[in-house]
Amino acid sequence: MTKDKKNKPSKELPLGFVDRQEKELLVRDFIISNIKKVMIKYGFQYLETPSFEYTDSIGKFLPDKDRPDEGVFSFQDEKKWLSLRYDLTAPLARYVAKNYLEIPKPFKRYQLGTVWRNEKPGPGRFREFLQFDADFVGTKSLQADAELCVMISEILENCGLNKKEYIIKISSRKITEEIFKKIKLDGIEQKLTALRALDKIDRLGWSEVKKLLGEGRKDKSGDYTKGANLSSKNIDFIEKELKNKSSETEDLKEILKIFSDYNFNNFEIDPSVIRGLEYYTGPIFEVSLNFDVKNNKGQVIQFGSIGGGGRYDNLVNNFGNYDAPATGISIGLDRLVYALLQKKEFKVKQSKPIVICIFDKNLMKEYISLQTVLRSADISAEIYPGEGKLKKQMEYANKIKSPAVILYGENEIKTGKPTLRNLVSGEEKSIAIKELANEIKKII
RNA sequence: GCAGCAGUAGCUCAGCUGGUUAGAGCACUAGUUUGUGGAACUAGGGGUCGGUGGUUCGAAUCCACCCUGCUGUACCA
Repeated sequence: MTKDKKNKPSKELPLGFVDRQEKELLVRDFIISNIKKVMIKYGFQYLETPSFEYTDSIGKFLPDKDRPDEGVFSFQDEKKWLSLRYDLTAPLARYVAKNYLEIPKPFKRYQLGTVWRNEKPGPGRFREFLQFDADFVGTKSLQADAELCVMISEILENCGLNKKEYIIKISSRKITEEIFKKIKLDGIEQKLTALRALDKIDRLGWSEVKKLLGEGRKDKSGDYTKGANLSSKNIDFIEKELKNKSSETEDLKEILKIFSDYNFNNFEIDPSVIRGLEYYTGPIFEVSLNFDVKNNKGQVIQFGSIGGGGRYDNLVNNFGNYDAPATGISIGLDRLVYALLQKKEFKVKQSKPIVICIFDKNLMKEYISLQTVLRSADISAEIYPGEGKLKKQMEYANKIKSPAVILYGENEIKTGKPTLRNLVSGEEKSIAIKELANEIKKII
């Protein structure tokens, strides 16, 4: 060991990247298995696209800088820029444009994949995370939009959430468009600022949002955000419109009708749902949780939504001549995992190995045969994978939360019956080898 | 990016009106028990007190800058 710390590699991780441990991975696997079941039931195709895409495929809008690093991780390869994908929707649009003639129309596909964002991380929010995405491409039918909401709801309930713990919020871009038209708001920058402000109603409340629609707002830390500079008359008008006439647009009316045909009611119309700014063209939805989420210091934090989506009728068209209206939804799996782990009653069963202790290396053949007996019976089992005294072996078994150890030493050899020690109760039993598997199944 | 707060052992933190070899609990290692874990006791390892520079006879402690983290905010195509 060298004492020179300065010349050692760093054991720290890059900002926003994390090691994920078994506890959360098991929850994630559980969610994924539910997703797959539901996707098959709903008739979606499974697709995988690569992590990297050409930068111009994933963003038509990258600022023309030397290096396209606004929000994405990129590098230059033989003069072409490559980027790690930041979502699964843009790659889908690219895939559809590339394979348009072969795929069924409409095309229903789902995808699970890691995405990367070069943004500020937060609790349950990383720069590398797993996303689930399901889309209908090539249909204008709002049946598709409605079914996505029903489907997400089924997935969440299979994951153990009840109707009070989550809600699908829906809205339509058309609501705000109509309002803006009425107050003759047409400056693009001003529109965007106003949309961003409205997006924050559920978090900040109307009084703060009105400041953002007007001159600006100072937040808790004393930081100041410039507003959209609308007149107070227009601000009041927007508030009135959004509060009263929220479900007036035709597309939302139709979706509501379909929801009722499905007997689906765990949704609410919420015009403050804005979601991103560029490509959505119609109905938009957001999945939000109704219980408090805390950070590791126990403070309740602004968790935000765990996913959402909407209709984007022009995205595929960006790649060429094919016109493929589409709608889709995605879920941030790691955020869902983070939230589910906070529910006390939530537990995923995991089986830890029975540890076969080593008394004498010359008996290894016996230990291997015991191990084979258990493994053949589909019981997780291992011979203690190290060296050392029995005490050390017991400590190991305890540490990995093994349900039991098997002791097979001098005393047991004489009778041919191993001792099974239950590590939860501390109870020990002498058991014939052919009974061992059955006996263990009783305690795991 | 902007703002506020914070960085002392693997973890949680004490020490901070500047002053001998920097502490505690938990964790870790070894032993009390060379065939028995989760309890107890004993002993031990582990820190250039986030970094760099400054003030001073003397800095974990005071000052400046930088880095990192947390929270809020912005952005999230």
